[in-house]
Amino acid sequence: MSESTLMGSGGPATGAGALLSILRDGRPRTRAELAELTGWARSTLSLRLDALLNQRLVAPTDDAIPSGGRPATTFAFNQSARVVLAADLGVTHARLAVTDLATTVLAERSAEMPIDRGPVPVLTWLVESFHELLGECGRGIADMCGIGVGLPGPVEHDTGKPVNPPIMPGWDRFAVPEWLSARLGAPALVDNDVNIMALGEYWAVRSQVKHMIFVKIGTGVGCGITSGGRLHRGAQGAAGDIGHIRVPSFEDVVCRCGNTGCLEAVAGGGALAARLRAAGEDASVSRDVVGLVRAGNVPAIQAVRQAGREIGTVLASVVSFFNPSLIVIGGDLAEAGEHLLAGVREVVYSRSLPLATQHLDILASELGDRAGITGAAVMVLEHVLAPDAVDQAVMAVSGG
Amino acid sequence: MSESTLMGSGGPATGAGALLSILRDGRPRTRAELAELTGWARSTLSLRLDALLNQRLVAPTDDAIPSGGRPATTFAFNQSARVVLAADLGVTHARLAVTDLATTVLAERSAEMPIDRGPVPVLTWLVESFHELLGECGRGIADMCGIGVGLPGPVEHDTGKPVNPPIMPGWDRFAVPEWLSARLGAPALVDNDVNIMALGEYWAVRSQVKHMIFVKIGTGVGCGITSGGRLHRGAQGAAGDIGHIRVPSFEDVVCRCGNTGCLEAVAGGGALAARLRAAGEDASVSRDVVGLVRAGNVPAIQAVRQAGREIGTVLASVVSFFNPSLIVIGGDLAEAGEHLLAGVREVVYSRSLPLATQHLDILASELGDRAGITGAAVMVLEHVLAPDAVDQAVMAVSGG
DNA sequence: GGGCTTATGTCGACGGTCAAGCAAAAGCCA
DNA sequence: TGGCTTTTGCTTGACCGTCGACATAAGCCC
Repeated sequence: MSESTLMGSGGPATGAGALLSILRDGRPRTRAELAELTGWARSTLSLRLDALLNQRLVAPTDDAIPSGGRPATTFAFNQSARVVLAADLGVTHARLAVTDLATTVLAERSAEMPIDRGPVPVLTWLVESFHELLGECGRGIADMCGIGVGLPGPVEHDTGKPVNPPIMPGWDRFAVPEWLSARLGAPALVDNDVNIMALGEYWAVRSQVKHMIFVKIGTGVGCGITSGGRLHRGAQGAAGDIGHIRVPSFEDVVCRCGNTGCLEAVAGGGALAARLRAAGEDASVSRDVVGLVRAGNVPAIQAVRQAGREIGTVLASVVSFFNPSLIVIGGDLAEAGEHLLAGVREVVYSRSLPLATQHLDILASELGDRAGITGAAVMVLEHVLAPDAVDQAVMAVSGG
Repeated sequence: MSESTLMGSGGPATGAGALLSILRDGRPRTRAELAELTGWARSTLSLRLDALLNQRLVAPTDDAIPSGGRPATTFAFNQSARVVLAADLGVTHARLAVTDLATTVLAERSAEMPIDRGPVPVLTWLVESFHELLGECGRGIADMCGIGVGLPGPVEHDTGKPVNPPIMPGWDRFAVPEWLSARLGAPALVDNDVNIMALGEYWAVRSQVKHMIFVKIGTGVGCGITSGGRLHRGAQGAAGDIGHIRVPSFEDVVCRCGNTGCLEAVAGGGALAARLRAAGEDASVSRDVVGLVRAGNVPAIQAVRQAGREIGTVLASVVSFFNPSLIVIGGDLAEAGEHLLAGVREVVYSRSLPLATQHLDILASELGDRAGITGAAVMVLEHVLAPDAVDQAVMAVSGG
């Protein structure tokens, strides 16, 4: 019965979480500035600030601003108070990292790890590798506040379970978060790999952009969407599946999904490699296409640029529908330089209405192959550093 | 300086708004049930409830549940405590209404009113008509808590100003909300007409659906989008502009926007009327097409069904991208019965991936030509009955 | 009508927040 | 080095919101 008051919206509102969310931008501030920003009395502010200092989530900075009198100590978000475990699991390849609370990578690893070995072998390896990475950067498991994982297939984000994944045998409805939480002792969050890449890129531009589309062009084609600063996952978590939108004048091309004329079958990295191979070039996967382009191979360059145009056709429709202010192009094939982007821009800017394109940027991924792990970390941070969660954590220690 | 505490996140948190948002579903509840739902003590709950009773936003209901002892009085949201003024201004036609707090229409009017007469004449007429409608349903201007208006062009929702509207001469950057607020003494909110129709339809299904697309098929074609229960307006407020997406194999059809092959030029009501007229039928606007279809005119039926297919082609892409759980078809042309829907469904269900379509409904508008005024009312209610707004209103009265 | 059950209003107690005041700390400047 | 300015920490008293408990009200059932 005392619990019901704790659960209720009343309770001892610590408000430390609100304070932290102000400081999360990293800028150091004095007590006076913080009291002004929060509207609290200085005494109250000190109380809240002490709570965050106790948790080491905030730390005093060295720079004292000379003001004629006693210089005010400034306080800033302490990025290194905790660490986050982040993993981006692809079909054949895995990338994992330990990051701090501002998504800075502290230790990193990249390895071949086929997802089709099944959940238990892959996740066991993951836990082991995380322990090694923690050792590398000299942090203990006690410093770790959460785990974020991206998987190459549809994931029901609320439960973190893969649902009917086409290329992940044995993973269907496997309770990934529970499995990881039990072994690592912290909350685990799971989402689709394209979604977390979108989240990572969004993080980099969040102050300027609220509606963004991240397009991943690898073997296949998919995209992640942010609307109003939040990830749009759709009704079945299947939003962003643009790889199987039909593009005109390719009705004869058969896609692995069974339909014909899908964007992925026309402009995906796998399709490009197959087409170049048929023309006598040495290419089996999308990375090989990138290699050919970098080597100046003319058929490859032409193919990539044309792929950009086909993707641009679909994105032109998407821009009219969604009106984003930024499209980010990522994935393996995006590393083929400007050729792909040029093709995309060529079509999008000519096909959409001026109102929708006049302030639209189409850019290459800033984070490159780190977009996934960054996004996985962001996903954890949004959960762990949310005001309510911080309030609860503070209460659990002080009021316990 | 005492104001800073009022502005600050601290302040006297009345919480009456949170209580009202529970009761807004209309179901009557006892004090005990409400205390349970909010987690507050009964004494606190009575305090909050009294505040809402004073504002007449909540009223006791008659039905006392016999429980062996003293029967508990039940309380319910008082829909008729205030009224809302709602207007749906089209290019040539205007529809306005007075509604209660549950969007029930109390008085209604429909009239020819060309938008190109300019903002001052149109809005002056609007204010006058609102006063007459208020008289019709026996309510005074003091009962009115807000005004909602839909306009046939792009609107910057934050400021309520039309921006570069193609068909509203004189309205560009006109401060509609300020103009109306000054004359009617309540907050005014303005948005695009398609957005408010989407909001109206969303209101009807909000308990089951969070991601919805509302497609308006009239003279032109446009759509409104809800993501996670919130309207997605896009970066320039131009989201949903699907009328100018290019559809394949119509590259020779010229659109009024200057491009070719636009969906609107192929499947819009204006285009259908023109095509039927060229074939010797008597049709000049989209309503005439509906008339012909209802009369059993075979070319008109075929044209409408084919238009449904073309729209379906675009929606199939949109479904793959956005993964909504509901598509609602509205606008004049939607009243041509099942022919249009059949065409849309035919294409969407065959072109999109099963994961995205297995739980997708494609339905005709429930609200019909009342979608706009309902949505305008919803827009106002979301603003006026938001917890924070209710708290402020309660404080202003009780706390002087 | 009397006893029973349940609902509702009132009152004192508790705890969190604020404002003000004071002493100490920490640099600046003469 | 000593006075000045400004920040900071601490304490006190007051205020307000919330809670729990008690007393009262209101109908039901025998």
